[in-house]
Parts: sequence; C-alpha cells; structure tokens
Amino acid sequence: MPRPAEETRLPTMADVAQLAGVSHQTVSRVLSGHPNVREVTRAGVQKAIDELGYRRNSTARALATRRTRTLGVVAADTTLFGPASTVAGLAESARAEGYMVSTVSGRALSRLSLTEALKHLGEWGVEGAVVITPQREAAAALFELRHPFPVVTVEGGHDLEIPSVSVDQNLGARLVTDHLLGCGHRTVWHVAGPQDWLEAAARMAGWRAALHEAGADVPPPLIGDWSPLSGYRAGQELAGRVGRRGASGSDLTAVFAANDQMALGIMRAFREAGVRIPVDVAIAGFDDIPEAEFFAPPLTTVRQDFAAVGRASIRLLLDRIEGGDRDRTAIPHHVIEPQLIVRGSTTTPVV
Amino acid sequence: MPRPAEETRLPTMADVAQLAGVSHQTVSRVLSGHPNVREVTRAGVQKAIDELGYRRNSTARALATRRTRTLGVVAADTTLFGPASTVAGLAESARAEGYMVSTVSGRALSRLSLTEALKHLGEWGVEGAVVITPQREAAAALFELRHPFPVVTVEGGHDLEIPSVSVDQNLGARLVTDHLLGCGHRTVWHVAGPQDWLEAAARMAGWRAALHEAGADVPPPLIGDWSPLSGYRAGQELAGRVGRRGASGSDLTAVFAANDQMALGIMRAFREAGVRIPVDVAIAGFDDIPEAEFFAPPLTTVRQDFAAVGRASIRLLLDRIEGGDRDRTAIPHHVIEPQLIVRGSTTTPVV
DNA sequence: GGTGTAATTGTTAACGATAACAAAGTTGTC
DNA sequence: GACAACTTTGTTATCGTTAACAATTACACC
Repeated sequence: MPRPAEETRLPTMADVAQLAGVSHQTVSRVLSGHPNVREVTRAGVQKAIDELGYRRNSTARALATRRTRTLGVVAADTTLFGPASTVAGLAESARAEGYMVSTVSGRALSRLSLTEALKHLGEWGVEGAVVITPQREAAAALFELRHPFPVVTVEGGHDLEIPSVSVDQNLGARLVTDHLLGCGHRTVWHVAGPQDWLEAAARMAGWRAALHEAGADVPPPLIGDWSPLSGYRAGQELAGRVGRRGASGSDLTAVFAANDQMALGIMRAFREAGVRIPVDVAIAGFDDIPEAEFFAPPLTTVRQDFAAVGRASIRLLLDRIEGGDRDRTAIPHHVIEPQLIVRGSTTTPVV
Repeated sequence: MPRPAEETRLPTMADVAQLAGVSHQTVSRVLSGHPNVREVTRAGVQKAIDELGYRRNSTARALATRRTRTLGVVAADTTLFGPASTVAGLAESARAEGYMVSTVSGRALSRLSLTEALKHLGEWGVEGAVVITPQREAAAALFELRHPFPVVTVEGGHDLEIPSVSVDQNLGARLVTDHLLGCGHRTVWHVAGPQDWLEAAARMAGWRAALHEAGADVPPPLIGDWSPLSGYRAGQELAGRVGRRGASGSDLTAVFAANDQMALGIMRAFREAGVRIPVDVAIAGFDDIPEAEFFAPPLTTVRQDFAAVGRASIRLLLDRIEGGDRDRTAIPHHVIEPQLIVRGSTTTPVV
C-alpha cells in the first residue's frame, strides 16, 4: 500500500490559511510560536495544519530570513576512527541545535582542495563551517583563505587567529610517557606520525618533554605515516635493537606509538621477531580505537573524547554566528583533556 | 590581513546585470549556459561577474526551480569502518553529480528514529535519500513509511519493493567457508552477528549452504553482537571445544566470524587459552578493516567495495529523481560481489 | 463615553533566483 | 523589399516564506 513520491504539490502556507480562515501571516505566527495569537486561532490553524499534513518549506524560509540554518564540515580521511567520530559528534550537536550539516570530505586537505571545499560550501549557503585541519599546511591555508562565513578549526592548533578546538595531544603524550617511566623503564622510544601533522608534532613534543623532565635519555624518534604498515616497518627496525645496548647507551624496553594502528604494526613486527609484549618491550598507542582493547595483548592508549570535540566546535561556531554584540576581539581556543587507558601491553600480566 | 565574514551584502544577480548593462535574465542565461547569448554579451556579463565576485544564491535558485539538489543519507554507527566507508562513498558520488548531501546518523535505527530522520530530511527538502538499513526491522519500517521523495536502501535486502544496493553477503560467506573446507578442515564453526541484521542472517545462510553442499556437518552457530567483546566471549566458549570431539562428532579446527572485530575477540580468547592460530584452529573474518592485515596473525577476511556501493546507490537514486519517463514498474536491485582476502590466519605459515 | 495602550490580525513588500512570454533584431528566400 | 523563421534580449509573474507596517479589536481608566 505504501506509495512514495506523491505527484500532488505539497500544501503551502496559503492552503492552510484558507482552510483555517485566517491570513497566511497568522499561520506563520502560529508556526513560529509567536505569543500574540489567540488560543482559538492557534488551535484552528493547528487543526488545519494537521489536516493537510502541512510542512514548512525550509527553502522559502531560508530565502526570506537569509538564514539557511546549514553548517558545513570539511574533513579528510573520514573512514578512520578519529575523523569519523569527530564528524559524528559534530553532526549530532549541530542537529540538536536545529542545524543541518553538509560534510565535504576528501583524501587529504591540500590548499587547493580546501579552497574547493569552502567554495562548495559557500555556494550552498552555509552559515559557518567546522574545518578539521590536522595538517599544519591546511591550517595555515584556512587562515589565509577568504570566506563569507565564520569558521572554526578542529585540531588546527591554537596559534592562529581562528577559533579552535583541539585535544591536548601534548598532555596525552606526557601521560603515556610518564606512565611508562613510572613502570620502571629507563626511557621510552617513539614512533611518531608524519611531522606536518600538528597532532603528530604535539605528541612528539609531549613525549620529549616528559623524558627531559624525568632526566631520561631521548632516543631518536622514528617517523611513520599513521598506517599499520608504517608501524610494522618501524617495528622491524626497533626489533633489531631490543636487548642490545643502543649507541646512546639506552635500552629499548618501551615504545610509544603515535597512534593505535601503528602500535598494531609494531606489535606484529615484534611478534615476528620473537619479541614478547610486555615482557621484553612495553607498547602504548594513542586514540583508543574500539579494537585496541582486544589486541594481543590489549593496548595501553590515550582516549580522546571526540563527542566533546564536536560539541565544543559547534558551540564555538554558533557563538560566532548567532552571538551578535558579543566581544569578538578575543579568539577562543578550546582545549579538551585526553585520558590515559592502561591495559596489558604495558603492565606485566599477573601469572 | 584575512578578514572573514564581511558584513556587506553579497552581490546579487541584479547587481551583475546593472554593471554589465543587461537584464538579470541575461545574466541568468549566461550562468546556466544557455546557447542563445551573443559572445559579446556573454563576455561582458562574465566580466561583471568576476569583478563583483558574484555567486549564485542556491536558496533562491532552489525556490524558483523547486529543486534543492540535496540528497539525504540515513545511517547508524557511522564511526564503524563499514558504515563510515559507505557514507564516504555516497557523499563523494553525490558531490560529483552536483548534489549536496546531508547525513543523519544515530546510534541504531529503530522504527521511531527512522521516522524522525526521514521527517528531518523532508523538512530540509531533500530530493531523495539513501537509507542504510542493515536491520530487518529498519528495512521493513522504511518500506511502510510514507515519504515525499524517492528512497534507496543499502543492505536492506532485495525482497522488498524498494530499490536496493547490497553486497552479496551470502556469496562472501560461501567463499570463506569453501576456502576453509578447501584447506582440509572437516567443518567450519560460525560466530554469527545479531540475527535481526540481514547481513548477519545472509552470512550465516551462506556458511550453512556451503557446508551442506560439501556434505560437511553443520555445528551449532554462536551469536555475537559484532563487538570484539562478544567475539571474545564466543571465543572462550569455543576454546573449550578445541581438540575434543564435539557431541556431533565434528572437530573444531576452523572458525568463521561474521566480522573482523569479533574475529579479533575470538583470537584473543584463543590466545589466552593457549590455542594457536592457525596451527590449532584457523580463523576468518568479514569486512577487511584496515587493521585486519596486522592482526596476530593477519586475518583472512572478505573485502567489500564500499565505494562501489556508494556509487551504485547514488546512481539508482538519481535515476528515480531525474529519470522522468523511464519505466518505473521494475524495482532495481543492485548486487555487488565481495572478494576473499586470504591471509595467515587460515594458512599454515611456511617455516 | 472618550482615550490611550496593548493584543490580535491582515496587507503588502521583500528575499534572489527561474519560467513564460513578449518584443526586438537578424538572417534568408523569393 | 517583404515576409517568415530564428536569435537575442527584456518584462513580468512566480516560487513559499518572513518582515514591516497598517488596521482592527479589546480592555483599562479616568
């Protein structure tokens, strides 16, 4: 019996007005909850609305109010857990505030594709956009680009004059490093992410700072590209050093990988090389992907509250859009604290 | 120097017309590539457009044409790899066709939330929607719901009268099961997904059929909920049967998990129980998440081409929206073939 | 009962584009 | 050179809503 797509034109406000015997403006007032409408009138209009199954046309509404109530989101690699979670948080918050969101995603965010994305959003009349710019270059490009709507950056750092929301990556790295040092390791090796990523740089900085503060040696960091494969390669290299005295005189007994996927790759390399985790080497990651708890062994990592990132971003953006006479001289930067999750990959199992 | 959000009103078509000394209609014609415009005129208009930095207002356009060029996507669990990949494919295809997409996602798709989501999309004036309805109930609800726009379902099965796109889950399960049987296993155990999911049911059916055709015993399937934890629990149960004769007389030497995450959980349980993979038991999963290649050992699994699913869905939807006088009596069902990926979890390593 | 104020409703004009039709201007043909 | 047919351009109406303002009605108070 269900027949979608009825061919008949949808009822308009004028239809409702006619049926209810009032002017269309009165219908509009009822719909927008205007206080000065008699209860009788309101009820009559409501009845007509229900009867016709009337729905406000948001396009006409947008044209008249000059408000599209649409926000844009620009992101890359949305199939990965981190970006996907952030985008989900963003979309949910926006919807709760009565906004529609349009997401533009692509492989990576070059200056060109960012320009392209913002142009696309502009053409669709978004009132503002959240741009996830984890790469330094993307953040810089965003700052230089002109756009006719306010923008908030996520993971774009707080040294630019753009409102931003980010997780304290530096702190996360310190938590991990301190945890490992606290377990008795003399130092901690690091497999970093690509250094043009702000998150990767911040994690490395946090790791380095924690080692310095503890007076520990700082082994040369290895650089990966976030993928399990790059972690695997780094792991093969590291495996060769296990049990031997390094040139710098430091043992390799603990590794901090800049994300969980690389940690997984490292674990595979170690496994193949006969290096036991955590007996020979302790390993920690970053992100707390859902699988991390079930790695072999379960992975110590850092959890980021992506939903909170989403909420904060939308809040900041709406402040810019809706907050009229607010003081705009201060550029807000919202920082969210991550949380250390300790699991078996860094703690000796009780046998 | 970059100052976003200029307060001056954006230029309108009338502004361009005035500057170029033509009527706004001529500007419209130039913009939409109408053939009957003199080259001189077109150039003049173009110059005025560039000079003012004019951009067509899509809201006004939508009101006049009654076409919003917006598509909706309804999905659940968009932080998981599968849904995230599908949504990404969807969005990319839609954008390539000049449509904007608005995604509505939530935890799970109950009948109520589906109604809610479609209502939301309807209010925003989408011209059509792709609904990912992996649960039987959701698919059925979608079929019964009334909506003023065409809808395509993804993973919603092809037995309803809704255009659909789905991966051949049954075939995927057969490929895995046949592969395991081909490796010499007398039978294959199955840890299934929740049976109200069509994909879970189809995978189980494929597994069962492959066993039947090979004349193998069909051990009682265990039911999980897709999570690594549920796989872990099932794995603990299965681990107890390894090496012993089951009641049905069949050995437990091979397990097919309905997704990679549960396979991961099973692997952890086996590891803890001292069951070696693949020496004692072979394990295979489904989905080919990016991490699967780096599990311990690398996981044999089935890869689904989510990008293809996205492309096919958008194509089907646009056929419904744009294809005017086409024959609408046939409900199209597009099926995409999955691909078996063999890795170390099912093949004895060459030592 | 007149008057001022507030509450309620209606009328008309935007919003910024496209659609439909009308009016010029060109070209070709005999 | 007249007429038809086709190009090219302009005018006006329209999409469905909200904004601004006008008009009416109700009520309180002197």
